[in-house]
Amino acid sequence: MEYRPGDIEPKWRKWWQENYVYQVKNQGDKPKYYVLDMFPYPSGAGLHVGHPLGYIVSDILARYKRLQGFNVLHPMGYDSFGLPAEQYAIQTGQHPAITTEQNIARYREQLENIGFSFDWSREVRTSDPGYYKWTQWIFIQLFNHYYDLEADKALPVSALTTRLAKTGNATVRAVCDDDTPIISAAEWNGMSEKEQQLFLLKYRITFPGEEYVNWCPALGSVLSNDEVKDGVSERGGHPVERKLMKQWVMRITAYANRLLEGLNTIDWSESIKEQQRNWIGKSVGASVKFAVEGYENQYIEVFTTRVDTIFGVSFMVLAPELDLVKTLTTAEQSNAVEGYIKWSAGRSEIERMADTKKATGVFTGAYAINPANGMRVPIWIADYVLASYGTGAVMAVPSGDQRDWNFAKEFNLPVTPILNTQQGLDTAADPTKEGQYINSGMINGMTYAEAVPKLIQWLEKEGIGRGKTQYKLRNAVFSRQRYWGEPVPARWVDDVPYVLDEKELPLVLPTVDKYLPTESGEPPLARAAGWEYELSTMPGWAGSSWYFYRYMDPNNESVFCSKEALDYWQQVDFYIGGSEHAVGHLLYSRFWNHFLHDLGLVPHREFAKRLVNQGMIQGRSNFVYRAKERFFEEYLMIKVLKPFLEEYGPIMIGGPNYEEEIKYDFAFETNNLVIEVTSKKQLDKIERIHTAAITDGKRLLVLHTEWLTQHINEPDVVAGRIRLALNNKDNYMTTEDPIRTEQLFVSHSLIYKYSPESLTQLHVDVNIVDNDILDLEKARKQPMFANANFKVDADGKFTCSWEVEKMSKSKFNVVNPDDIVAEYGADCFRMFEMFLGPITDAKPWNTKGITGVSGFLRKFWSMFFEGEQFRVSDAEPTRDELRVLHQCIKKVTDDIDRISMNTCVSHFMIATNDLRGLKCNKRAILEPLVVMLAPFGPHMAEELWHLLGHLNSVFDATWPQFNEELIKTDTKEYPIQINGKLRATIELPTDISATDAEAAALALDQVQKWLEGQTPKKVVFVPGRMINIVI
RNA sequence: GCGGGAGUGGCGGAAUGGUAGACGCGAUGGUCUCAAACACCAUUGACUUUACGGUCGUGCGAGUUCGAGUCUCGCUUCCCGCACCA
Repeated sequence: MEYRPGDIEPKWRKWWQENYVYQVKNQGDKPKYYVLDMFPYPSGAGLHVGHPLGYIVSDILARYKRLQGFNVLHPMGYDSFGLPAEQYAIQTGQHPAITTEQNIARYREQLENIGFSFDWSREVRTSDPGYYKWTQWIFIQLFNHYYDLEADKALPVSALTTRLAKTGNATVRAVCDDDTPIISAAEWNGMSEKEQQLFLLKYRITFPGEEYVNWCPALGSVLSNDEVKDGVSERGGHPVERKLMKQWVMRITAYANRLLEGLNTIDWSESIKEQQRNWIGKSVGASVKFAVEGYENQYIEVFTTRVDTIFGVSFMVLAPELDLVKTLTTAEQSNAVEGYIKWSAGRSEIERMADTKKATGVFTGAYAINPANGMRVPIWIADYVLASYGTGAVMAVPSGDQRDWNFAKEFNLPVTPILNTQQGLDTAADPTKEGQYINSGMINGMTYAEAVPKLIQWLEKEGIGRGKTQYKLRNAVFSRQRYWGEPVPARWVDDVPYVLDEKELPLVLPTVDKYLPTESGEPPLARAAGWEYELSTMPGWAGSSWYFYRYMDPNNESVFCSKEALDYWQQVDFYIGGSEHAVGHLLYSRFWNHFLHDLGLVPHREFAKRLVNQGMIQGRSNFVYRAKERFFEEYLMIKVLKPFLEEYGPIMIGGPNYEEEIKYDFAFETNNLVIEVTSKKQLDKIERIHTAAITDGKRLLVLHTEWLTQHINEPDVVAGRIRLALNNKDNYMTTEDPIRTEQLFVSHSLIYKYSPESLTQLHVDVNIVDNDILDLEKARKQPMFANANFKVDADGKFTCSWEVEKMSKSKFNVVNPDDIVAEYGADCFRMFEMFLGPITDAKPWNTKGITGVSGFLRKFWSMFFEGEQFRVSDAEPTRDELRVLHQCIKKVTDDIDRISMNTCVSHFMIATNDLRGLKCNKRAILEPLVVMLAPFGPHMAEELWHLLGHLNSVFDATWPQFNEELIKTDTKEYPIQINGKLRATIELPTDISATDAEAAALALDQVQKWLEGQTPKKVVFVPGRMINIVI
């Protein structure tokens, strides 16, 4: 019987749903396994073929684990707050909830179509008040906790206030703002309620703070660091400015070290871990105070990772934004300094990053004293020093640091060598740590390893410095000046923020008349009548930072996730998604998770044990070429007029370079004829040429490009028209057939004949292109090709060129999985995506090989049929048949475990080819294969499983057990190598002894030929592998 | 500049240090068909040879080993990430 996925697949999807096949309980005697996909944002564009790649992998794994006897949690939901829906709302006035709902419906439909085993009863949406109630609840917990460095975890703020009341904060070791003063108990107790609350904000894990933020005017919102790429917004590519704003901030820096250390405990892809390490940016070094000449208590504190180079300091550099700059600048320098500050503030991030080579800066007029050697060094300002990193000041060591070296050269500052191994200081800095110190006082003659501890010890003893660890990671801005996000559950009383009581949650997003900021520039929530709460909303990452717990217990109204559910599911066993979330979602989720773990609310410090990144599926764009007027001229010359040369004599050719001298496109001496090629719409031009022809006494033929387009595949017709003109006496002729075409497209296979300027390259919808050949029938239905004609090649084909680009609507290269499913079936689509290659690799979408997978499925199916009859034999399988089966069990089981899905598909193909060769239709062989195929092609497997007589789902079957004995053979074809090169093969018993094997190998003619009578130096025999004879 | 990953036929890609190129696509020849599509069979790394066979071959160059796509060192190209981070 023919395999018809179109009939089988919808049937089983319905059956699975009606029988709740994928519903999972939070209990059971089976071991648990949690497979999670990254939360999709339901965009209006729907899914393209790249999105399901990871979902297919997780679906295969989920089904496989289930067949292996696990209770598998495999949920799906939506990260449904976000910018695009709001942008759309601004344009159309439609509430984002409505468009989001529509987009979700579309996503769901597309996901269903691929046959995933999601437990939809657990679906969650971040924009649902029942969900964001708990996002808000977590926010309140963050507000109510501070990070205690002694406990090395978050503790309640109430514990802090108790301590403050008793002993002040001198003994409190906690993460807090840099400017937190030391206060006594008396001072604390003497504070007003407002003063106390403001003081506590310096400790809370989330707090409103004045921060330099990435302000994006085009989006009307701030962006977090991970949302900014190369100085522009990641979404939309709008310019971003640095701006000081009052914002809710998450004190993620408190967790910097734990987030870093935690990476060593999880099985995540190396690239993600590396990106996170990079983002956290831990530097171990020292902090050193430099006194300022002429000031009593003014110090410049710097952070350095090379404290050993302190004797090489020849100047200091401050970031221009620092307040200290104004204090230090001398009267003579104040104009220059102010000018520089103004200039550098006006520079955009992009400009700053663009010229990192050229050093700019200004001397402040002030001097600092190097504490190590008492030397007086000038203090400069320069924008190569960042205000946001460390203290915003550096000790410049031009001999060891290239940036300092560049600066020193630009401004003629001294370069002092400090190690006897430093070389080439005339041309560049040498950051070596080798050799012994010179010009370095107390550390002269020491090595790096000796000098660093010695210096730190000395600095600490003198009270001018200490060993310090610095992180690049900044606190995360949590406010967005937007509408479509979670309201922040806080209200302001007399400029002091108070979070809501748990009983007041959820704080539901109010309705507003417009989704734009108010005239006074306040966020959209200011438009809501009677809104007395915080006006900004939470960022996209709020809801997605804890969603994996909500799936465990999606409908709980009294707690974000019950303890029972958490105890049962624990953490995510397998997490898959794109690497674009490497430092956004994946770092913030880990942060929240560490916090929730500190509060004893979740069982593990890390929420996901294993993480795999799927590679991006890129688009394969197709291009067509549209003819310009120049094309028609070249075409006439090449295809039509050349053959006329002999018959009618010389032809003059016009061209863009000669337009002044030659008025006409072509001119014949014969009969005084000139030819002009132009669109019939160019009335002025035709008139001008006509007048010129009359003046010159020439006869004129005007060939309309529209007419040429119509006859482009019939050069004879065009030639006939020209011949007619050459042979008659009319003074003015035009092509005046009824014209149905306007534009001409030229097959890519032909364009090499024409100049590049004669054609325009345009994207064409890849869905009407097959193997780079344009389907002309489908094309004519598209607006782009209405009234168009196509110049086809000799085979009558119209070919397109192609390029690999990102898959996107604007490039017309989006392939909808629905189309592939409609043509080949969901099972084929799933297996084909897996067959493309290792899932971690990026690759362009190309359906070239899909027929191979499709053919495999049909072959697999046909093993169960004889003509129209389902026919499976109950006979005992042969050893050969069993060997094929068990070989396949072994390979597929191993390969799923290492997430090598492409080779799994190959193994199914091999088994199918082998079994068809053996004409096997035995139940004992085919039934286990059906079970193994089920995770990959669930619909076909379910159909065959039922045809095999089962009434339950194939997913309640058991994964077949591999039996080593059954793949053993009696003999083995051994390769015989001479000096490591294959020279012969020999069939030998599997259990042969080394001596016998060697003897048999040496006896071979081919071996004797190579030996030429010599005795081999050595014979290597690897049982079951090979024999190597060394001569 | 720093960090991570990768270079294998015409293409996608396989290969616990042990027969390189599995599987699939494409291509060529054939069977079936009025024909096409589908299906099926055979061949398919390069060079060489009538043939048996031989030589070369996993980016380049060395090394370790009986044996290297795989391990080590150096170079090179490409992709990704980070980047005045002191």
